[in-house]
Amino acid sequence: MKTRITLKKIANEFGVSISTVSKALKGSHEIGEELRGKIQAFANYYNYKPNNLALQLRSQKTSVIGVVIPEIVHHFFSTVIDGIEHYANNKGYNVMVCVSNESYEKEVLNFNVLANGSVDGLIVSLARGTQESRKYDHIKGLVKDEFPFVMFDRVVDEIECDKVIIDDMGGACKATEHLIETGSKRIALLSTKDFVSVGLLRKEGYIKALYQAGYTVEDDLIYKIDDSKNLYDQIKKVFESPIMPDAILAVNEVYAANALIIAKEKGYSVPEDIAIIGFTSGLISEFTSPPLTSVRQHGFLMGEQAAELLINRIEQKEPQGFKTEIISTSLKIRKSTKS
Amino acid sequence: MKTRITLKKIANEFGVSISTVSKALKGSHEIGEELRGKIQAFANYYNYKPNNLALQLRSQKTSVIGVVIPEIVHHFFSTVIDGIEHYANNKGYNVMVCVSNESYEKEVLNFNVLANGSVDGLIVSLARGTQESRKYDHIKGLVKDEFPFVMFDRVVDEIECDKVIIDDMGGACKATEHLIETGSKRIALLSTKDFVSVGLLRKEGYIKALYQAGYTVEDDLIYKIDDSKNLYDQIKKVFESPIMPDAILAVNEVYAANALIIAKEKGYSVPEDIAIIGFTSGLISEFTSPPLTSVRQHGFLMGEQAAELLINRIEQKEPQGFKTEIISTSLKIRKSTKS
DNA sequence: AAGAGTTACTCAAACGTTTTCGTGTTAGTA
DNA sequence: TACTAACACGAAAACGTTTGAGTAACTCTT
Repeated sequence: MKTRITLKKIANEFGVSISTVSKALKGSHEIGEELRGKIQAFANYYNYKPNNLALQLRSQKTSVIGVVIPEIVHHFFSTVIDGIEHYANNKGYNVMVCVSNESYEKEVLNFNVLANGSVDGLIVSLARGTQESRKYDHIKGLVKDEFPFVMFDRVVDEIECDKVIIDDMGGACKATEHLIETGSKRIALLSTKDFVSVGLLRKEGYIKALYQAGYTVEDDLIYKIDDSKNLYDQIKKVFESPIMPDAILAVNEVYAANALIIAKEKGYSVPEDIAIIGFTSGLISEFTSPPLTSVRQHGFLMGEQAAELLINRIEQKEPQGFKTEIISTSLKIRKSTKS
Repeated sequence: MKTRITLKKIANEFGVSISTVSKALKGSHEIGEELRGKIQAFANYYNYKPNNLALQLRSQKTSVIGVVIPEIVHHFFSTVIDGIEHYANNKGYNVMVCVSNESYEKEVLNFNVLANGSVDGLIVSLARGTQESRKYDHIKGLVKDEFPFVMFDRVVDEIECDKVIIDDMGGACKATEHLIETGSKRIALLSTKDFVSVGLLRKEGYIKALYQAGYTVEDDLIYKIDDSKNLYDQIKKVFESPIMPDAILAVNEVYAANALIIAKEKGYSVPEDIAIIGFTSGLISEFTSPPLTSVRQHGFLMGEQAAELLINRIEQKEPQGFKTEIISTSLKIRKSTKS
């Protein structure tokens, strides 16, 4: 690659000092009109653009915000990024995305790369590996130094920082209530392992709704799916229990869609024999047959809120207290539940 | 935010020079054992990490690669990013993602931010707005300066650089052939406006297969969908033509899934009355009913290849010629086509 | 004609590193 | 004793930029 043109080279070309060139390019009246014009024309011809690294080093500001997420091929997370991008760009920031791949080690690595001058702040959703191991020192170090830091979706109580969360409990509760209202008596829950914070919260919402309706919570009806194993086989077990459930609440779209497929394979009709609701942020639910009633998560809004919190934190003059924003869900009723 | 500790501060603390501290932290034997140990302990205690911007400015290398894509909430593009991330991380690079939102102006803006020292190279898929306007000066400038630059998927012939493309023509051709082999006589094509390069290529593949089979190409069977308008209404027209087609090839997953929904609404059975194939990289096709036969695009591989080309270009000693890698598709046969 | 003001520049520090070269002190050798 | 080598550290340049302070050479005023 040809080396880019710098102030120094232009200065040499004209036999003037670097500061003269800098000022000339900024249109300063300190520099004579003739020279100023010549320098500008020259710089323009050679397509001069100030080097970002130098600017950032000098100003101690990168105008970049870092995002660390567990996965990127995931409708919810990519929607959140979109929201972050949207808000950040409007405020003059760029976004640097890193993927932890659900691994604690990779997450720590990403932190080290990003939080050493490369970005002005960090927006993070925890890797499964991190939640599982409960090792948060890499985060606590940043928070202690008051590094601008926002967590979203997969957060953890013991870290004090700005947070944005989905109202997982409320969403699951509303969904469960809807199933109860439409006549379901035995509602199965397709959840994740308990260390995934959102899985746990959704389970609590499910339980809350059952309690409020006077239903008993049966552990047999709660299935903890392991994402690293075959989904189909695990979900099939729901349909092999001695007393079949008449409804399923799934904590994500793919679980719900799989449940729907299996139900139909087994000859059950949806929603008559079994109703299904999934949490979702993607498109799958719209195109299944019947389309799935689902708890919508509004990832874009979440991303915007996270970016807003972070940029406020970055640009704050006075220290401010930490906020937790809660994004409420909405229940999109389609055809996989009775009316 | 508390200011991070620097070499200078440590140097002051010990009353030594900055270079001494730098050497001590690197474990140099130039520095006496005792002092070296003390400095290391001190730095460690205050969690010293060298400032990336300073390192990058000095070494003239960022180890970051920039990616500019039209959308991020898009299964194909996020899969490509995943592939880029994967390869780049293995080679010690990080990834900075920017979204052009299909807009030419935003794309140019992203280029200006990224290609001024912030990244060592750029991987780009063109915005629709850019393809439509045919304004490529922002790219040509970079290429002229031999800035490491790779295009993928939405490329353009007149720019000479490394490229990675899907075998769109081959994929569409294979899909069309499959429809012909399974008895379809009137095959409709759901394509995009012609300025989208991949839409055009897929149309050519479709036409090629028809020619080879001795079919005539009927313009009435080619529908150019406008993404900015209502998809459902546009696709419905396919089913309102005087002579109904008996098969549909859609250039993406969402068109195909919509076609399937509409076909069923109109009382046609799939694949008996009408067979459907879509291009895809997402999950929708798996969960429709019947699941959609589709042309798989292998975005992850594409991302890996793009990253490989770029990093080779960045690290090249001798100038090399430009390469174009072609990622072949595979036809995943499901239930929306006859056997 | 001397002081003040303007014009058109240059200097140098600062951001945080790394690294080459230089230098003063001490110890060892002939 | 005088020369050399080893040791332990410092000085300064370099990456590219911005910016406040400094300085010549003018011009104007009275």
